[in-house]
Amino acid sequence: MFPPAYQPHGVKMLYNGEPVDLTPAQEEVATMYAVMKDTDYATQAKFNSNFWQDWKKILGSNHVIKKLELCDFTPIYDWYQSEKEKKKQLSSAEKKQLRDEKAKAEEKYTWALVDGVKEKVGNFRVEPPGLFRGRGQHPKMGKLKRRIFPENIVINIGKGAPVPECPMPGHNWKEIRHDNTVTWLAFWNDPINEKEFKYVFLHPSSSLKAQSDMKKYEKARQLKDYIDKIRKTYTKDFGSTDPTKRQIAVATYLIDRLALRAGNEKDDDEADTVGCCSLKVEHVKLLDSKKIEFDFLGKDSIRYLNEVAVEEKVFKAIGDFQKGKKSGDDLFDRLDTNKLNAHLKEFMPELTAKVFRTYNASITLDNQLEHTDGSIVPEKIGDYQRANKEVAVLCNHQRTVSKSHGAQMEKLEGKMAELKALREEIVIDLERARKGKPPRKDEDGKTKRNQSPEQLEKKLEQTDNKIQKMELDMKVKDDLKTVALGTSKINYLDPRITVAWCKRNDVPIEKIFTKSLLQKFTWALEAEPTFRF
DNA sequence: CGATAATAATCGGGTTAAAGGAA
DNA sequence: CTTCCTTTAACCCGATTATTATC
Repeated sequence: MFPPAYQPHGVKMLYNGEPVDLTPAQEEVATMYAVMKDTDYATQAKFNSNFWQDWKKILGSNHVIKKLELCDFTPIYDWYQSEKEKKKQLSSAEKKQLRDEKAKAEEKYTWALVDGVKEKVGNFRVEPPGLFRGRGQHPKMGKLKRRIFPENIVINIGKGAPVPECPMPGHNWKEIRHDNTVTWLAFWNDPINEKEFKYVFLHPSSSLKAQSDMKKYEKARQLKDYIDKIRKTYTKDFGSTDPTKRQIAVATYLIDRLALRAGNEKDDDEADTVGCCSLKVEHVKLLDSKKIEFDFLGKDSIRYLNEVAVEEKVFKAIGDFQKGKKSGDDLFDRLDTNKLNAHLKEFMPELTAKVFRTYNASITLDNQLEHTDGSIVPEKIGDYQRANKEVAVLCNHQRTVSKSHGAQMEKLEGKMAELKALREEIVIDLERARKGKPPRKDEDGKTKRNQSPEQLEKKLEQTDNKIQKMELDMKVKDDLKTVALGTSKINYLDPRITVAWCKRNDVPIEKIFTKSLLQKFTWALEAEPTFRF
């Protein structure tokens, strides 16, 4: 339940060139600062104000080190780098031994007895202290994330069950609760935003999580029976004279067609991102010929950039929503997620905006998988990945392009050029062989092997196949460079679709689901080959 | 040429931030 | 509305696998 207690490293930072004594708390904070110095925190102005403010709070009024900003952290930074280097130098056997020892010591924290069943705990470690980064331009970037102590932690455990021993001598848990209406095992206040909480939950493989996961997909499947009515209704209301109704119609349309998130209101101390209901006027641009461009930052400050051809009435409605408003104003000024979800519940019990994402993701996969034309397993896996990609693009699941992507593509281009040059050689050789001319000399001046036209034709075909395959591979690689397939697989795609497809196509399920996904989806593994979402 | 070592690229799963939504 | 809880998300980093270099 705890990160290893702080170990002083005995390295001092310098002030005016002189070593300064530090208390353990100061040393911990100084280390954080030093190790983060060369990250992108350093380039962000917010970092400094947040960090020094926090540190002064920790030191209190009687701290001895003045003008901390002027201290030299280089010795601590160097110490940290050398520690990292030392760790790297360990042999793999030594690394494994360290890993195993750690796992053994933590074993007892990794399980919970739930209704008599031993279940894996998901995140049993308390988040260690550090510097908060946040995603995108976060107002709290660089803030000190203080160490969590037992006094900060509330434990939730069955009445009469033995309370876990507090692993820090001299400390005690904040509170012991017995609440069987919630799923968390422990929580503490988020040190970055004390109004928020961090929880310890069960592992995704636990039956509790599996049950709610299955429920989620069953609810999304239920939407099939209501979607026609919902679509008919919002299409009708695109032109409604009731402005609220009209906004609800267009918002529902966007959530359904573009898989936008609901878009709850956000506080000023959070990153400035939006979803459907919180879209601002400037995020949507009317283009020519009934096309609309969306350009905004969504969850995790991931950019959503999409040019969509929409129905004329939607085009007109969005233009009307923008009329008389300025940049920064809400596009849907009569709407919030509460109202929208309340409206959705009129169609189907428990229907909320996020169900559309699950529904559309899963049904897209199911439909796309109909185009499975590969004949061997690797080709079929390619077909699956293409289907998976459609979903990832729909949901805008992105990843950062790997640093080496450009170099990798160049390398492939080089290989491709070689292959094409080889092909040209073969073509010439083939011409000569057909005319009965003797083989030419290669670049070393040696005479090439004499080959029959048939042999050369075969070689040409093989080379053409190689070129074709490589072209396809390169295209796939480039297409997928910003697309994350994993997120939808874990969160949006009903695993029964995949299981059924594997069974129908004789693809081993292990080729699609990793070990941990198989554990998470055990409830779905018995799906019939005929299962359709 | 094949075997082995070195390096590159990908994979897998843990971590924790940031959403949605019920009460 | 806020508080509390649960799901969803990208990223990090070590392990594994693929590729290339070297013997």
